[in-house]
Amino acid sequence: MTPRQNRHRDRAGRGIPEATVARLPVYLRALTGLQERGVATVSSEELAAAAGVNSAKLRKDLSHLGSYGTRGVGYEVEYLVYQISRELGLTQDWVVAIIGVGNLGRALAGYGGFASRGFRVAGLLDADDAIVGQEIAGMTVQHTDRLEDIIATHGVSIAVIATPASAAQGVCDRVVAAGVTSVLNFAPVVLSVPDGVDVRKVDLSIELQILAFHEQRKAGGPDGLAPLAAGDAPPGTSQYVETVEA
Amino acid sequence: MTPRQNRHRDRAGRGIPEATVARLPVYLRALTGLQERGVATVSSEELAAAAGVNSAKLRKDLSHLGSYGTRGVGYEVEYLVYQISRELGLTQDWVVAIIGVGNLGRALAGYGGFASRGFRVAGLLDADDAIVGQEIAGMTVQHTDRLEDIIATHGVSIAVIATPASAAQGVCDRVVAAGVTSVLNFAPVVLSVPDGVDVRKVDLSIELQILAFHEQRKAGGPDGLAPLAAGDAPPGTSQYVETVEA
DNA sequence: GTGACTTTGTGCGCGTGTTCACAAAGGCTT
DNA sequence: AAGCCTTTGTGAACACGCGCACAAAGTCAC
Repeated sequence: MTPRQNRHRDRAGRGIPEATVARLPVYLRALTGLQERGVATVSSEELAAAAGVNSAKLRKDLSHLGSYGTRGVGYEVEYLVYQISRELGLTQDWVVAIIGVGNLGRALAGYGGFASRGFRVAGLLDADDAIVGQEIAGMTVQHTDRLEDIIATHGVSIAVIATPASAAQGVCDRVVAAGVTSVLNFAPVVLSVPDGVDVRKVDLSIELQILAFHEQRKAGGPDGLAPLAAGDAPPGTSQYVETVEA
Repeated sequence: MTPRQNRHRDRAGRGIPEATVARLPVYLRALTGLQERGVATVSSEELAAAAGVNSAKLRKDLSHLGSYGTRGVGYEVEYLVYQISRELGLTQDWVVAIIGVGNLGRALAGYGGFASRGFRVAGLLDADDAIVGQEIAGMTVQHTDRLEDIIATHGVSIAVIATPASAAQGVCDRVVAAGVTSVLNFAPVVLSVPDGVDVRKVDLSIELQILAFHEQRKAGGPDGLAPLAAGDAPPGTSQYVETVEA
């Protein structure tokens, strides 16, 4: 029974690899940059350089969308912008709600990258009465009591969670129950959601920790400079231990 | 010549896969949560659930750090916290400078996740005279003129770039020239850096676009509901085209 | 001390993603 | 119109990561 566990998503869908999807927005940004500079056509080599990827990878990525290049010439910038936008679903508007208007929520509310790509912020919500009613980026902060109301009224399909970690799962449950099927989570917790709901996570602290790892590696590794062997300090012998018997 | 192009990084290093490194901070957070609740030992199954991963993957990840579990029992929480912290380089302090004190920079300056993991913010810098001198999160914003000075004086090794896109590459060049070897970039541009410098990128807009793609897929795909065939609209026939000859 | 039980650590097969290298295809020159 | 040159699109090899499934290893009960 259950020969394979591929029930979590259609997986094959129409067949664009996840890794490719993650790069399409990068290509799109590079292309709009070229567009603004008046460039009409671009080769895979040039575009790949602008996007910071290998040119063969770029071509294979684009080939998943169809054959939109001209051999010997390259890709027409405007055409490619349209095709990628369409594939990503940016030719239609997406309605977003931002929950949690702390420092981060405020930054998100004022972020220009949302509106410019077809994302419309339908509401800023917070549970703190001291914040509710404030005017942020041209919008009035509303109380989270109205969450379900706002989601239904504006047809919100994407929720951005910028609450403290302790509130995130509760908010997530509510937005999912209200019909939201995509969540962008900035709270430092692992959200659990039912099948069919997509969650993406952005975690500032994790990125820094990854950098710290590589930084340490460059400096000689955790054992490189310190006179400790790998696998040093068995339990009960070092200063960090408190609850272990001696 | 150049039989393989693996000069960009030591790659093998001491051999912890990149995917594992990216998950260690997640495990660490789950572990400190358990620690605060007074849990002394945890099985791979429990910890994996808390971190949102497969238990076999968790065990394999931890096995790269060494054999720190006890069969039949599990892992000692406190010991594991220490080992992961050490591997990630969090047992030492990292000095960070935040460049760009707009909405996002402000949010970062006030973000608790930095200080709690051994990241010390040595300076907030901005090029705007209207912002320089302001007090943010207990620190006085300084002018970017002093960038090199501050990096040298405080021994900054990680730069966080939260400037507008147009300023990011310039700032990046300066911090790298001043000796910084790790950069966390929030600006929506592809930074180019010399070999030996690590760049990690956080892009809010890209995450949203990826969500939009999946959301559209759930709703029937770009061609699912619309009556367009895949490969529709050859050049010169649709309304978006302006520069193509008819 | 012995046996049953629990949980780790890992060998192995599979799928995904990346890169090289080249044939196919189109434009441009003469 | 023919051949050269540029660039795409892709086949094939390779590298990487994931997850199953199981043997090894340790604990706990009696």
